[in-house]
Amino acid sequence: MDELAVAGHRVTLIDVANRAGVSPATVSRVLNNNYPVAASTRERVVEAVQHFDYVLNVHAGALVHARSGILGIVVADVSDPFFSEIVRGAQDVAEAAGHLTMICSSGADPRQELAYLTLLRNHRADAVLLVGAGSEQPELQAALARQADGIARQGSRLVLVGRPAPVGTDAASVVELDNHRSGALIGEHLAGLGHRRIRYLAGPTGTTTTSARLAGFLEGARAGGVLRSGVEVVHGPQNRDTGRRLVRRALEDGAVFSAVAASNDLMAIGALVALREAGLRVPDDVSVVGIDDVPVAADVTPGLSTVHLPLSELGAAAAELALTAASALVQPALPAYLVIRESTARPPAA
Amino acid sequence: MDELAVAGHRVTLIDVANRAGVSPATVSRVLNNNYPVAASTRERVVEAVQHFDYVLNVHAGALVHARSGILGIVVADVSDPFFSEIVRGAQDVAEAAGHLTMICSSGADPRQELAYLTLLRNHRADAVLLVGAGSEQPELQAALARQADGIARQGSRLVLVGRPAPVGTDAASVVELDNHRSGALIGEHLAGLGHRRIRYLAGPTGTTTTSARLAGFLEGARAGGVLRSGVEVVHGPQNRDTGRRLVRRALEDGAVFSAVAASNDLMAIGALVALREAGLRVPDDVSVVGIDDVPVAADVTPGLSTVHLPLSELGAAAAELALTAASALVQPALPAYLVIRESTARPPAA
DNA sequence: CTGTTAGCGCCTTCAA
DNA sequence: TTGAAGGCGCTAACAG
Repeated sequence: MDELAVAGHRVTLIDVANRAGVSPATVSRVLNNNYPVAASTRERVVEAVQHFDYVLNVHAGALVHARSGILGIVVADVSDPFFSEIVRGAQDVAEAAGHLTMICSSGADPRQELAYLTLLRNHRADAVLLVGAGSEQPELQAALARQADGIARQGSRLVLVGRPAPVGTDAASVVELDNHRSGALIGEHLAGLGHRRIRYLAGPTGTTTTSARLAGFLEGARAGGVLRSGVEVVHGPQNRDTGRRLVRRALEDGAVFSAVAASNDLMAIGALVALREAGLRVPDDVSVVGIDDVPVAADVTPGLSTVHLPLSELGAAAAELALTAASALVQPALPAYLVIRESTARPPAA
Repeated sequence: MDELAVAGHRVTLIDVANRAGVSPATVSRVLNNNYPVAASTRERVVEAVQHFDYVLNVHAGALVHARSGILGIVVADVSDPFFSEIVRGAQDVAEAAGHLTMICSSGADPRQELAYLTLLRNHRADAVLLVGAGSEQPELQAALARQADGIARQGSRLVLVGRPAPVGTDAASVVELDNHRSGALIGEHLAGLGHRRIRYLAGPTGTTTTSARLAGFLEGARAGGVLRSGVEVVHGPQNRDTGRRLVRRALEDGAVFSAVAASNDLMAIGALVALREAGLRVPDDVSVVGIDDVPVAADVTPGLSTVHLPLSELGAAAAELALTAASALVQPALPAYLVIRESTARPPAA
């Protein structure tokens, strides 16, 4: 018995080769199917492979090829539908290209984000997607630019998804998301309905997405006749509980507003909850609008008016770019458009 | 100039060692911080590392240690909140343990699932989590058992999350999810309210979760006085659109029922939509209940009555088990309990 | 505290 | 069509 597969011994290519009575090179050729091998030889090899239930060791191969078959994805939070939709789109493409995805959740912390980029570099990811809002702080931008260069030097590729390229490098590709226009769309929408006092629920300060959406909103609102003094901007993490808390507090403080514009759908849903808890009707008493059009937006009651963003397509486009593009590119934003459901209406007659 | 970092040349430990004027071993010790190194030496090494922006190659290390620092996770769909909550819990633990997660979406296809297990074996994942319903087909169960043995033979560990261990192996750990009881809870709840004609929206046939939840439901309902003939069971993929379609069709067919019991929340939400579209009120005309208590369940209107399952805790427990347990274990289910919101009530007086 | 020496498991010329 | 040999980049003894 040539039972090399006994407990303790790790079976390698050599074990398989010995059992099949061929050289390791031949086994490699059969397994990678990249070189002619006589049918009878191949058969013996296959038998031996099955006998040992042998699977190749990617690490050994990666050392030789300097390719790992890994697509790295860095998001703030996998369980946030904004990100999970993007991830889904990216994974479909990655899978089709024979890549496995390594997903990292940074908790929207830029330092954590940088740490994950290094980890992904350690793993020699063939490409890395960095998804969502980025910090506007110059040092952090510079650090990111450095990582981009490092990734490029490794022969790998960085793609920024929904955030602008950091200054100081041309090594990163970008797949844009039209945050400014999204903000403008909801600003115009509310202004057009006649709202003049609006509560804007912004994301964390100092991030690219927060700034772009807010700037767009203010422009859109002003174009529609809303005074700057008619917009009250409050900041916080872009989740449901924050949306709820910010609106509840506004209500407690006796703030007056006929509409809540949230910088994303989760905050808008939180706003819906807070308003309901306060006994206010949407949209009769207060209108609510979000951005993203995550799947739930259609299922809450009243259905949430929002801006549709092509999330899974965005992820797919990014993965495509990451895995195939020859050099750094900027892919313009796919179209964003307003989806009017039941949460917005004219303000109540004062 | 010792510019070894010129385009083309991949910088390695050796380059760093040369620049710092030390041996490769010393650089390794500094980088891994696992051995005493003189402060002055360390300083020179650090300088050289920064100079080259050098990052270790995990693959080389993995070859030596036979450890990769990877936790593999196989789910049906990352963008389904049931899975993404579990993933989040698992990731938190994995990160704390210094592991990166490799996430694979099988689309609920058992063959795809097996293929991913092999891929994860290729990558020498330190542990693998297989999450959610499994096939009941004997061949597939056997194939899974074989993979479990293979994984164990590699010195790695397989943890089944929310599905029973396949027969024919003792190499897999299990973190249970009380699917049977969850079904029973909603069965008893609807029966207790007085419902006698119920539409049960089951998952795909031939999967462990579908069977367990359905069996539990039938038992719970019967215990509460519902005749077997009072329950109509229909099957389909467990997503929102299927829930909507199944209920819409039932309505079109003139089926009579005062309650819809869905085998998960997404289907229940689909049911809510279909009922609303048909002009029926929930819970006045029809009650709706789900299972899982995904975050959205609280945000739809009316709030969805459901069974709370500790999803992120489940993921965390699984990762814990995967990364630390000495041998295969079975961890009993964390408690599941009914959450009564606004979607269930007594049936309308006939 | 630091250097030397073997590999880890596989792929890829180069010869035969 | 197959085998032999060197090396991918790093770490872990073992000396010194």
